[in-house]
Amino acid sequence: MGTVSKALSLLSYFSPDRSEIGLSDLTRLSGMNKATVYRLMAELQDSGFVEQGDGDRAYRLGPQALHLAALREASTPILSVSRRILRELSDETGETAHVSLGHDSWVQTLSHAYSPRHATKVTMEDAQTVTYHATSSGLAILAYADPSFVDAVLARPLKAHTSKTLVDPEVLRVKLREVRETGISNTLGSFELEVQSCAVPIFGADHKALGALAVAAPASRMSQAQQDTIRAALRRAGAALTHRIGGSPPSDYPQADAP
Amino acid sequence: MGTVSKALSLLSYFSPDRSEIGLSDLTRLSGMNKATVYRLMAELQDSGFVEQGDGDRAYRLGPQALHLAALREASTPILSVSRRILRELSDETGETAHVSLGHDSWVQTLSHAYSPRHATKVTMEDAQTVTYHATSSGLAILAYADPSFVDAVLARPLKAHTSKTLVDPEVLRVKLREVRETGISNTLGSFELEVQSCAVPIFGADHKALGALAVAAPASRMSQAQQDTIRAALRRAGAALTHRIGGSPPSDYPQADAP
DNA sequence: AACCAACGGTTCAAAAAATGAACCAAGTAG
DNA sequence: CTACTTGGTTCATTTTTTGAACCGTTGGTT
Repeated sequence: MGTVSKALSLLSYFSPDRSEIGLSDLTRLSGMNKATVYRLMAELQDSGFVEQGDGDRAYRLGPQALHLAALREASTPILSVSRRILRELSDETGETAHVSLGHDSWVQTLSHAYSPRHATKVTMEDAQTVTYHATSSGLAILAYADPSFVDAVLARPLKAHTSKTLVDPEVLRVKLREVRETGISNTLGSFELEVQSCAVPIFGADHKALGALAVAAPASRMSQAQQDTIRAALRRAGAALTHRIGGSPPSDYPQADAP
Repeated sequence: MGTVSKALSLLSYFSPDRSEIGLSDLTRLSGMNKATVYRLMAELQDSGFVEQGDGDRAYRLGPQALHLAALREASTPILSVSRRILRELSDETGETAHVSLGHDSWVQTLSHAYSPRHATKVTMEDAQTVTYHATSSGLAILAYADPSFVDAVLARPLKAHTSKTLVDPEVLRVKLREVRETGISNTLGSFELEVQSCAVPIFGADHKALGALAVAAPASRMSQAQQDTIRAALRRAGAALTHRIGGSPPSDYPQADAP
């Protein structure tokens, strides 16, 4: 592992719950030497990727993160475009809509929209990292990922988040085939009990899934009619988002006009 | 300059105009050895900060940028909060509003909002980098920055973007004192001719300016009444944004009830 | 006050990493 | 066919990183 990777891996210890980390904490978390962490963080700070608090000298993510994101958005405007789409999606379905990106070994939630229709709803946090195998978004992405990538994900130990989480690689492969038949993934209680979730993949210019658009609802509210509404809305929204970021689905992706 | 800084500096060659860069181009731009650039980019790619195109193998910024930004936003929601504030600001003034962040040696525009009121307006691009000395946003930030930082910025060669750009450090220091008296900076044609711009600083928890909120308008439309409207709106918007991101102005910052 | 632990930060010989000139292979324009 | 470009790779040399130990401060306990 090169020095650069080591430095960047330090950034991964930041999370919504842990937005500030001191030098000693970071040393413990990373298992690296304190001097090493110090120097690496100093370099990240010089580049604006982290900044230091004033009172305590804890590190937090710096403004350079926003700069890079703005730059990425200028060429692939997935965030700004998805915001409107999420709004519409949650209005239309009356449930929580969210968009996620697929990473090497996890899925990150990026943005979400709530509907005011119901008092009880599935709540989300942005910038969370979740697993591939236990979420509808993750399965939607996996279903349209490189086979070698699927192998890599399924080869790792798969955590059972709930009693309903699928953890058998072979069972998951069957599930992925099912997803490919409809173009929509569906999970019930596999990440959190009592939450049903549907997702469609978002495709990049290379016809591969780079993320997913999902709607999550309390299982108790998921009638067949509601399911149909959500799936239809998701199909439309997914196609729109894929198109707007300059992507295109693979030729075998089921069209919206399917039964 | 450490390896990490070198790697991260490669990211700075990306811009709105140049969202994809090939290995050879990057080698030329950075002046580093090709093998070095290759290895550094490979590491950045492993960490998800850049990704490679499929056809040509040009590099572009990766999804990790969005992840970091979402994380930063979770603790310091300057982007999401400013979006609404920019909207209101441009509605209220009928002109282009934008928010910028101060960096070590430049100012980056982050987000903007247009008003539909006039057909001619100042147009912007997000994620642009501009200079401190020639923009109202830059001056607003400098006026409330550490003296040592001001010295560093003014010690560099100052480019004259137009015939009206102030480039004399001493003249600029006088200008900064004027800004501190009112709490609002004002430029006329110093970055682009025929553009007048006003800006207020945004403060962090440390009472130092981390960015600025600005309104830019064609100089021809800038009556005294319009100026007053803009300055009042900016004052309110700046205070609101500073407050919403958990910051607070220094004790000597002029209050909104000033004449 | 004295003590102690934990904090951020620093030092320097030892160890590991980055470096860069040269080199492939593949594509392409003349 | 040749000449020149591209992305990618190799390996001896050099440069950087590394980590145990060490400072100076801070904040809590006895």
